[in-house]
Amino acid sequence: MSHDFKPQGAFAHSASVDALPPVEQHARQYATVRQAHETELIEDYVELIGDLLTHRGEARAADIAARMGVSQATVSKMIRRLNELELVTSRPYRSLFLTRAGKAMASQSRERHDIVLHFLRALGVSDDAARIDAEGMEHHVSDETLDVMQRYIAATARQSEG
Amino acid sequence: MSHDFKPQGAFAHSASVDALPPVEQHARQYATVRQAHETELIEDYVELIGDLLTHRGEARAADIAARMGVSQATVSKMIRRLNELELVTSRPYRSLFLTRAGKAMASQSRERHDIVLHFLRALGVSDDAARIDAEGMEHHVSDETLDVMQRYIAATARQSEG
DNA sequence: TCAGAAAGTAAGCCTTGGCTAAGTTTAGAG
DNA sequence: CTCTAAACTTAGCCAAGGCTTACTTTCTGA
Repeated sequence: MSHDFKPQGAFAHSASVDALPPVEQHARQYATVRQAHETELIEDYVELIGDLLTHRGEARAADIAARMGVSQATVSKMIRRLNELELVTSRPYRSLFLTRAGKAMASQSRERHDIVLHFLRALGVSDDAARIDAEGMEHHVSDETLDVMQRYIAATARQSEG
Repeated sequence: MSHDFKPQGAFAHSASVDALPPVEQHARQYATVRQAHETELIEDYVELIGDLLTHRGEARAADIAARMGVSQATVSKMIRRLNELELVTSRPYRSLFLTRAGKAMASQSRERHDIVLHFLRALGVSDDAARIDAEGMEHHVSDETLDVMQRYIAATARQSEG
C-alpha cells in the first residue's frame, strides 16, 4: 500500500561526533542547497501570482509587492525576469498572466507547500509557526521526503477517523 | 512530560482553495524567509569551521573550499566577512579559530542540524536524502517545530525499544 | 637548502535582489 | 471631462556571493 507509514526508529543523537562526510558528498550537499536558492525566489513569486489569479482573479504588481513585503520597484524588476524566463506574460501597466510553464511551476510549488504545511500541522506545530516554516522549507524538501510526509498525513488522518 | 508526542490529526488537504492569508501576515512570512537567507550561509560556514576544528583539529581555507564546493578565493572573501562579524579570528596564511560568538553559533547550528537530520531519518527518509534536506531545512525550522521534532525522535526511540 | 607545489590573498568582474527617487500611465471621483 | 491619486516603470545605487586571473607566502621533499 502506497500510504503505509512506518517510522524507522531513532538513531543515537550523536552526529556532532560522527565523522565528516566524504569531501565530494559534502560538496554535493552544499551545491544542492545553493541550487535551490537560485530557484527559490522565482518559485515564490510564481506561486504567489498563481494564488492571486486563483483567489482574486488578477495579479497586480501592487498586490504582489504588499504580500511579498517589498517595494513595487523590486516587483517590477522581478516581473521582467519572470518574463525573460517565460513564466509570465505581461503588458505594461497591466495585470499579469502565467504561461503554461508558469502555471506548471505555480501548481507544483503550491502542492509542495501544501504538503509541508499539512505535515507540520499534523505533527502538532501551531498554525503560525507551520505557515512560516513551510514557506522556508518547501524549497528544500526532496521528493522522497515529500512522499514520506504525504504518507504521514494519510496515516494520521486514518488514525483520527478511528 | 516534556517528551510526549501526539500527532494532531490531519486537515483536509485543500490549502490551494483556502483564502489567502491577510496581507500583513503574508508579508511577515516572506520577511522571515528573507531574514533566514541572510544568515544561512554565514551559519553554514561557521558550522563547517566548527566541525573541521572538532574532527580535524584545524580549519584551513582549502578544506572549507573543497567541502563547500566553491573556490578558495570565495572562501578567502568569506573569511574576511566572518572576521568583520567577529565570528572567527585569523592570521594571514594561517588556520582559523572561532571566537566565543562563533563557537556559540557553530554549536547551535550543529544542534539544529542534528535534530533535523535525525528527525528525517526517524521518519523513514533515506540517509542521502536526509542529509541533503537537513542541510537546506535547518535554517527554516522554528524553535517550536524543532521541539516537536525532538519529541518525535524521543517517542520513536521509546517505541523501538519496545 | 632551496625549488616547486600547495595554500592563501587581492583585484576586478558578474548576477541577483533589495532600495530610493523620479517620471509615466491609468483610473476614478467630482 | 479633467485632474489627482494610485499603479507602474526606469535609472541608478548597494551588498552579497559566486567566479577567474595573477600574485604572495608557506611548506616539503629531494
